[in-house]
Amino acid sequence: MPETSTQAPKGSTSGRRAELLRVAAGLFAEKGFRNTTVRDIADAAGILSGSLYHHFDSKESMVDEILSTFQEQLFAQYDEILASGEDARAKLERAVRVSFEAIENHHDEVAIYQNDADHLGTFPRFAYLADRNAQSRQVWVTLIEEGVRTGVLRADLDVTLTYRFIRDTVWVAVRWYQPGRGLTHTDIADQYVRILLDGIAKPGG
Amino acid sequence: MPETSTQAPKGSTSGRRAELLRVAAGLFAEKGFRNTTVRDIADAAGILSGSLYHHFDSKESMVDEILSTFQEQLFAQYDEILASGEDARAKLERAVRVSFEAIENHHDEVAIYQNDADHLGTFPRFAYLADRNAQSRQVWVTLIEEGVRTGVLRADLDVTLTYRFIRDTVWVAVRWYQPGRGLTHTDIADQYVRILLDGIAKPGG
DNA sequence: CGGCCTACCAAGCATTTGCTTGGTAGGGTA
DNA sequence: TACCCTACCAAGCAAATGCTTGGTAGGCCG
Repeated sequence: MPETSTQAPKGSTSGRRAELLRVAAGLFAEKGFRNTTVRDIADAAGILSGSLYHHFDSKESMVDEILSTFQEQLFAQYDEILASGEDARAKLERAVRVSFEAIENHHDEVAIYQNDADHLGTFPRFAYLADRNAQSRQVWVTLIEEGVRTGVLRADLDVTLTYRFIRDTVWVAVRWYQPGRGLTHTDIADQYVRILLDGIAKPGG
Repeated sequence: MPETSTQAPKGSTSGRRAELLRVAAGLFAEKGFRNTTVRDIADAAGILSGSLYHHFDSKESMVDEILSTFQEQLFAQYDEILASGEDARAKLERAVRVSFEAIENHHDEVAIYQNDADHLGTFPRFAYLADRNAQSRQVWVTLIEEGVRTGVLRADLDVTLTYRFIRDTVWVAVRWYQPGRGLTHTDIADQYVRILLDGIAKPGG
């Protein structure tokens, strides 16, 4: 039956579709996008690999949907912080906390982004990943510069370098943090903010 | 001619062999181990894929040699630091600097380790990766605990968490640092040590 | 000159991979 | 009852992948 019906509703909860996406996200996060086969996904879902193509038209479509949905939510939160009237230090702290929350609530998506965004970004279809990356840089740099300007951050900071440190050090936690085990994401965010702002050295030590 | 001659000298500079390893390391670092094919390596070296098997008996052998050689050098340096008579703060600083030097001088090896060690570690052949990982943890935890004990570091630090932060934040720089472009690794190490020890907040800000 | 070694080629094999094709079973709806 | 929709199966294809096999060209050494 060629050329007849299109995909299932892209919108949201086709139920089954959403579950297949969750299964795929778990595998992508664990083994990487390219090292996860459509048969892996199908096996985990209890169907045959060909049956996946009733719901999605390619493996790429699956990551695409997973990543773009996640990014939308995340950046909505960043935008909200930027628009708030708080001071730079409070905004920076909130941005850090929002990121750790994302690691808690969207672990797989963050892991996929950290591991595969570079590679996926080379395809036209995923050009938005580079855009989002630039947007994220803009958020952090804006906050750091505001902090320096208003005197809550050191004046001798290399802004770009500081941005990279914060970005990497926050997101890389997805490698070892497992929701529900050990410290909560709020505990970790607390400690991280403390170290980032005041360092690990004993004052006057 | 089955069962006749073995591999080329595993020792060191067979010249050609060493160059093939460098080529392979570059590709592994750039695209990941599993996403680099033996044909990719052969193409980059200007030979046919089958010819690689004159020098190495498998793709795995190549990463194995690349990683184990690198790890040996790195941990020799850590051991030297631990054995030195300096105080905890100086030792911590030196450990950080040694790591950034490794990113400078062994960029590909560090990248491969960061990206593929988890996956490779699941094979018995690469069990030493887990050992080295534990050893590394021991180095950092020892230094941090000594720092807390001797009063140069805050007493309220979560040692394990601090270890993870330092480990991740140092090594993740391999993702964006390119030797010979922008800041030198010493500059970066300087800034990093400063942020790590004293934070980014303006004292009394 | 004869034997051996290093470094490679040419061809191909078995397996894995993403995806396609034609079909079926069950449920809802008119 | 007739029709359609969702969700799947069964079978397989073309390409890519790691690795094997038998062979060749050139250099060195006695």
